[in-house]
Amino acid sequence: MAPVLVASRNSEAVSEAGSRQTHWCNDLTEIRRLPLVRDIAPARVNPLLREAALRDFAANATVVHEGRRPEFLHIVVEGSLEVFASHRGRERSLVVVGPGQSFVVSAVLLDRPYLKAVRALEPSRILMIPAGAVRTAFADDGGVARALARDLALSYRNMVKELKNQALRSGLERLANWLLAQDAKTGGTGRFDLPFEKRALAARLGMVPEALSRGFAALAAHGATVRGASVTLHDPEALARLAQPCPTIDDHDF
Amino acid sequence: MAPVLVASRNSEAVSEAGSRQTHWCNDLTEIRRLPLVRDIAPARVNPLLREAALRDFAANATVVHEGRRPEFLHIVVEGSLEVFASHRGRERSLVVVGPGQSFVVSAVLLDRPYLKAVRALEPSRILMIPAGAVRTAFADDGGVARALARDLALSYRNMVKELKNQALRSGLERLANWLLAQDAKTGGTGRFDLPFEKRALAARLGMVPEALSRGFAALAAHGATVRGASVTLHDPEALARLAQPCPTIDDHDF
DNA sequence: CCGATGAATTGACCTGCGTCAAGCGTGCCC
DNA sequence: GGGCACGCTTGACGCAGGTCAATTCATCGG
Repeated sequence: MAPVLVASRNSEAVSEAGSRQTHWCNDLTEIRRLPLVRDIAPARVNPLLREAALRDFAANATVVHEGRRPEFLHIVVEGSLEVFASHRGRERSLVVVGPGQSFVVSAVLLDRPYLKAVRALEPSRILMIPAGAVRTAFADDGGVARALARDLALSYRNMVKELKNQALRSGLERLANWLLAQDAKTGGTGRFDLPFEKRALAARLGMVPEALSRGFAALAAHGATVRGASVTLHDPEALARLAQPCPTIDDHDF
Repeated sequence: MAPVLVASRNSEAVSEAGSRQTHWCNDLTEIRRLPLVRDIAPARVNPLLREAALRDFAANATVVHEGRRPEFLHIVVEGSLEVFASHRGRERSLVVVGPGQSFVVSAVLLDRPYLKAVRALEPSRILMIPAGAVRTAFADDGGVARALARDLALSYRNMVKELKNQALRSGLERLANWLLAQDAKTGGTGRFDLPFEKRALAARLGMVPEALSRGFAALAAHGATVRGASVTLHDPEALARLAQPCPTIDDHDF
């Protein structure tokens, strides 16, 4: 029997979060390919998926609130979201999660309040599995426990890398490294377009839009120029000398 | 048959790290009470302990090096150690681990290089379990997988709290919060002695010794004074108004 | 008691980066 | 075309916190 994804009935929570619902999922094959899901035996994952919901969130919608009790395990299917923490007015972006990545796994496993909040950076689709079902499967099945442990370990390392990036590099260095990575991702031609607004890029790099602007200006002396959204790296070596990319920070599967 | 802890034979690694060895363990009961260990069934934990070693490290000795492949899972038995990352001369303390806490679990599980280094802040004793044995037990036994997952989840949350403390508070606020926590830990009398050198406290709070000095000076206006190693909080409310302690940062089992 | 070593303090200075506020540019709608 | 809104840029400024250097304090061996 094929598992069916059902939508959450909690309509006021849904509207509050600015999200729309998807009442079932047409391409379960895509879901099954998600990293956490594909590591769990089909016999185990089907009942979990039967209880899960797929939900769409608008850009800027808050998906989880700091301090609340976990109700769902979240896995990003499409889009990207910002994990951030705030305290006394200040706010800090911790990490950006994209398709295939999960979040709030540790809070769900331990059944303790969220320590951080998550908001959508763009319209995003998220697979949400009820926390209780996850904890039951974790307790009953070694395979689920292993899959969750692996996922936790990866998230942990991701977070450490992001933290090193933020704490050990200047804003200019973070920008330079991001440009190099983006160029590599788009074929290494030395020319590419920014995939989103500069304000969003600034947030992702943990700086204020003004700082990004000055950063781009400063990079002209290091072999990179920007006009509008189009970036040209006319001297990648010079840029790399400034950026000093490093596997223990930048390689996403190291 | 009682398990016996055997010492590592890797003598040059030992001298290099400035550590001394303990060839067997007299009080296995203490070991069995360690958080990670006590969550694993005795039948499973005994073979692991038989392969494990207990090692003493001198203050300032480096226990794990960034970039190296993991050889052991580490659990602190006594002392305290600083987990830190460095890059291009800069260095950043991430978290301080104490008795009962493990470290480098994620690297061991995934068999990937350490992302961070660890050094002893004071003479410390560490239980070291060979990485291969840990991975085997993880793969074979659901209970081990669950215990490791729980441990990972706790470490993750610890790290997030520490990160929020660092990123969202000023040096002065971190100091104020630490003083309040330390006072609570020593009975809430409003008077206590610093348990280690100020330079070590500064490192733990993520600041330079000079900044700590100025911090103490500034706290006189907020109900706290220091003379030598002895601290007096003569107005805890005023200090708390400045510190604004918060469970999602400061409560270690929230 | 003396000198020496290393910790702690204090002051002067600098830098990165956030804030505020004022100019630009481009697209859109009436 | 004339606005106007919004994103981006640029300049002036301030502050937290780091660096460097000089001074004081504390401990300890001779």
